[in-house]
Amino acid sequence: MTTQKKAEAKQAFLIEQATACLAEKGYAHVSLRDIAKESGVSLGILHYYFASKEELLLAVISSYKGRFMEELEREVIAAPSGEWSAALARVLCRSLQEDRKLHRLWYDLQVQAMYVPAFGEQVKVIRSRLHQLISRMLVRLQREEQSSLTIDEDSAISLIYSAIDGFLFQFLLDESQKPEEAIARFEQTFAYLMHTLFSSESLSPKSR
Amino acid sequence: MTTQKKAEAKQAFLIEQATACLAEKGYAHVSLRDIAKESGVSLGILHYYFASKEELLLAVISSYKGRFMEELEREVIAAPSGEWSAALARVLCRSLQEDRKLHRLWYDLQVQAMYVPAFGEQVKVIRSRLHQLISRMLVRLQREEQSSLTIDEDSAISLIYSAIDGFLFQFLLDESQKPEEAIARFEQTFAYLMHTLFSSESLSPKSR
DNA sequence: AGAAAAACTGGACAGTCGTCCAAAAAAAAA
DNA sequence: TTTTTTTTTGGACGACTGTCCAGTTTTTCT
Repeated sequence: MTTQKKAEAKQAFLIEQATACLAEKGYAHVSLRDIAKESGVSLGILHYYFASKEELLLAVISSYKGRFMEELEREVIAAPSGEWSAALARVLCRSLQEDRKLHRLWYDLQVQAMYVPAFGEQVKVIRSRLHQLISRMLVRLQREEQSSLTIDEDSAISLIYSAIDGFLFQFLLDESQKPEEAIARFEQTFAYLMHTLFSSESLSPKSR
Repeated sequence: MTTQKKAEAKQAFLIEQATACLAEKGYAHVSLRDIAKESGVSLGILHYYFASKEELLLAVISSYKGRFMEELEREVIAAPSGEWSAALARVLCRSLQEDRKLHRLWYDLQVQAMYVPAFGEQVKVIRSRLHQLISRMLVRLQREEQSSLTIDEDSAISLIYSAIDGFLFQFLLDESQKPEEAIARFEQTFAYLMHTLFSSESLSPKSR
């Protein structure tokens, strides 16, 4: 049984290295030889542990967001009542600084999923997990403030998700490369965004 | 002079064909041979009119959004006072249906711009044009409703832009492939998004 | 008409790609 | 130890890539 464990460990190692390589060069420009060289193994090894390039990349997609998503869920759910918005901002900020290239990869893979159907399903899994996180926050907010939505919950979740996601995407696109200023600006604007989304959107009794 | 005009015309034709090919296969999987075959010309012609693949792709980026952007600016600016939000939704809806693959390509190119610096500048040009459009709408809204922003204007523009952009991105990612239902849902949710952004965001005198 | 320039062709070129495999090396089992 | 089994290697294979060019055809000009 040690043999199987060892195989899985090596597989996990290769996935990790492939993720780093992919985050550095992007899907369009990465090759199996890059990954092999970066991992310090020969080319044939990759085909020994993964039947094809596509299988390796699928393994990357379904595993590389694990740590981040777990941290996100843990931090946000564990945050005190009115402060999970700030908690969310804090986690995002830290992660955007430390793992910027990983987040860039996330959008790269999402785009590729629009062309390669096999990627689409794996991406869908992660996105639905993020949707669930937002859903949980929404439910909690409604319970705490006894408010009701003016649109159906699915639309609200989809809206909040896309607003946050779009905001992160724009942040990554700005290669201002001034960490201090950009991050500060991100934190401020993000707080405002969350405030806007979760105050007017969830309880506004306005017309229309 | 006819010679130069003809050359430019053919160049434009090749760019158009390349755009279609790129929209179909995506940046990562398109080749010059694909483009040549689709255009009905030989491979050498591409190198005759464009020094390199990168130069051709740059020409694609800087030209393919032209028509859409002009239509957008025309429709939105020409819309009656309180209805430009609906006008925006209408244009986006129609374009999302007819030129879905072109919009998919737009996100593909934005992502590639994060890896290839040469693309970054061209993408930046288009994005700043879209920002200007939003800026114009914001200014108009402030004048009409005599409201003031609670955050600086740049942040507001960036926020609105990313919200819309993220929303479009999520729409493209949903390959529900049910045009009627998905589009209807998009139109409804988009209207709500615009309402939220432009009412609570621009004039709310709330604290914080 | 002939001469000069532009447009176009088909293929060669040097690489790189993903895939695959026979054989060597290492590890585990006997 | 010897015998299996697992792991690893280095390279070969054909297909594909962007680039480039010696000719050929077409157009334009004198």
